[in-house]
Amino acid sequence: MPVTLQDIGTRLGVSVATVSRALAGYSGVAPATRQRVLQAAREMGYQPNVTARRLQKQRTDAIGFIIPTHGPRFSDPYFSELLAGIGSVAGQDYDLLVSTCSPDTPDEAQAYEGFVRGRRVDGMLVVRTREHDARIAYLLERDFLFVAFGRSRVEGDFCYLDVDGTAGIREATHHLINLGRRRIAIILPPGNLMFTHYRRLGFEEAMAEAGLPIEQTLVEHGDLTERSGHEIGRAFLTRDDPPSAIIACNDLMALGVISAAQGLGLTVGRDGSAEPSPRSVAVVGFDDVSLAAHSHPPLTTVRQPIYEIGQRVCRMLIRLIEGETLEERHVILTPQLIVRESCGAKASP
Amino acid sequence: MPVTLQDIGTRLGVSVATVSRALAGYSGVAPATRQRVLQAAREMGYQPNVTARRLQKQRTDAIGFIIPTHGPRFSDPYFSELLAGIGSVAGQDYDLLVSTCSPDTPDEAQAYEGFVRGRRVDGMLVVRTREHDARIAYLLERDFLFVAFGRSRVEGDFCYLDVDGTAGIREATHHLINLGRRRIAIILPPGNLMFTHYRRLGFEEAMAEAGLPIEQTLVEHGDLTERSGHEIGRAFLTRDDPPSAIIACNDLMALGVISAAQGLGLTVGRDGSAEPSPRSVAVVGFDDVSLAAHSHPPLTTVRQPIYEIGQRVCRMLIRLIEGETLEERHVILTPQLIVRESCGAKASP
DNA sequence: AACACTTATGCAAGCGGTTGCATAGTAGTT
DNA sequence: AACTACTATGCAACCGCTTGCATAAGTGTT
Repeated sequence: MPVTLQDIGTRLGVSVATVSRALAGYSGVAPATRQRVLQAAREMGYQPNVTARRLQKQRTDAIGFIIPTHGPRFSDPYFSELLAGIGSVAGQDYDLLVSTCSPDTPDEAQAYEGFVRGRRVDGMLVVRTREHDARIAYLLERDFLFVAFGRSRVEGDFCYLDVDGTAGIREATHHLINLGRRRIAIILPPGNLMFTHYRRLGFEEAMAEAGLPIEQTLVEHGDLTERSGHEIGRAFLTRDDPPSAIIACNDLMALGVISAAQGLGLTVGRDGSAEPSPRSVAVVGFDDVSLAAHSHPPLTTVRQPIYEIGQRVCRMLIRLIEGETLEERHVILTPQLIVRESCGAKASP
Repeated sequence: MPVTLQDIGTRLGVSVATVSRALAGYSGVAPATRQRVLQAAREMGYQPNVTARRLQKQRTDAIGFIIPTHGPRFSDPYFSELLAGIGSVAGQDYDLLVSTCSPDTPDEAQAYEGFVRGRRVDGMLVVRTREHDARIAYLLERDFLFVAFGRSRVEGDFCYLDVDGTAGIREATHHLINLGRRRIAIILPPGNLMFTHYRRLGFEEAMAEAGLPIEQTLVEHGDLTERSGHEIGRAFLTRDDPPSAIIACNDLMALGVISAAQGLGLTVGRDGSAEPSPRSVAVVGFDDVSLAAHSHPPLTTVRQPIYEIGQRVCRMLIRLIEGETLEERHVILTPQLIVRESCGAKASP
């Protein structure tokens, strides 16, 4: 049986109220009494009952995080890193309530309802935002605290942090163009995701600036898995007029493209020749998950600091929960192009 | 302001008790009353306050899951898949409380204490068990419900599910030997992990059966990251007497080995020649994360059904929480060797 | 010495449910 | 018609903690 305030009070001959106050560090408690309470609590191994405290305080000190997963075999290193970042900030002070759901399903709506209406959490973290995001609309309507990783077209103001995907892809595209690649294909994320829009924009801008046409048959949507990257990459590369470079909007798909290219006997990055040869293809990813640095060839990618993003988003939410006002309600981070070898900038050693 | 039982009671002119009973589906409520209550609850959008219920019922309907992570940049697809499996079973009925911690640290001990002593959860899921596992010892001592994925040497009986790593690695080793590989290196997980022991055993058994000596310099411990696989693989392959095959105890490390080998200009799997050539190396992994099928060459690996394991472990724990007795308190699953190309069994297409 | 003022503590309500027990009302039995 | 048995409902305690208000004791002032 766990120790309660009552137990401590009985043993010391004081009321629960005093024990509670002593433990909470209130001022109106005699130093001597406080010492005795602290001592007894330690000896008896007192641990507050969070449930009781929550009921009283009308706060859960918990954060909800519903991970959007497509299909059962979900294994995205991206989310584990994000989760680790979030967890590191939530720490001992906040519980992290995690759930997994297919995006845009009744299940998902229900999961959000459960968290919000059941008052299981004080605030939510929303990731992988969509153009018309029912989750955001719902939270906004319910006036429930949340912070999003990503923007949305949903009406209304909310706190978010996002990475400037437009700038990231623009830079990546520029880089490929500078390396002499002209026929550039892109594998976009699913069309309803908000970051798809921004990344497409970056691609279009860079191509336009270079005066290069965009061939619509070289623009495809994948589902962010390596399988999808593999399939689409293979389809691109087995055309009569294959692209000389492929941009994949996340690393997993980029890795799939690389393996497809290699499976076809192509060199990824630079082969022996000084100029881009038809037997080689440049590949660029997005994210910089830790696999990227250790693939063969190492993946050139647009780095977004996922772990730090998890931390920041969580920190923003906690601020909100604690009633502080955020100096920055909208944060845009500029991602950084990490040049490795898959783009052909450096020769493989 | 959320709707409470009181609100419904007031509106209908009945007591909270009746409302509570009607909603709970008790027998002692007049059908007409029940209907009115149900109706009102629906209209008013009643949602029970889980915290209040928890306090009363002395149950949290929550499950704790503390993910052991080494270092900040943690990004293991393995855990996301496990998490998805767990989440799919926990579903709407149980909250899933997730935390991340470095293994074998005071932090970790504190995290477990927080969950157990603060009665935040009804039971815990313990993964990546260690030979002398302080977590298990603690939970056992505290008599707290838990299910482990993996065995341990800790004194005392507990529920677990494990994959027979010995059989898995034995089969993988056999397979390599049958393919004519004799100098086989192995990259083991950290020494304190329980599954390291079993996998080493499988390796030793298979080598002994084939009458092959184990060279201690070809046995190394990695930390389960691709980086570690890359480094150790490279070290193996740049020796004067490199191994002709490398077994990595998880896919991430195997992927690292592949990229190291390719970086050195070696062929992974079978090259043109009929016999294993000195310019090729066979690589085998363990897990079968979804990346494995799409690497180049596709990774031969020992498959453990991670998603299903998550589901089963979670289902076991829920049984325990609901007071049912488990017919099987110790489950051992036999993993399956998935032969692809990295072992050289098939030629790359 | 009587007063006001501070300090330390206790009482009790309340957070939103659940549930044992009491009771009023109804139906069934003889 | 009187008694029993059952049904439907309410009362109130309780889960463990927090906190406003009251009170008792202690301190200082004139």
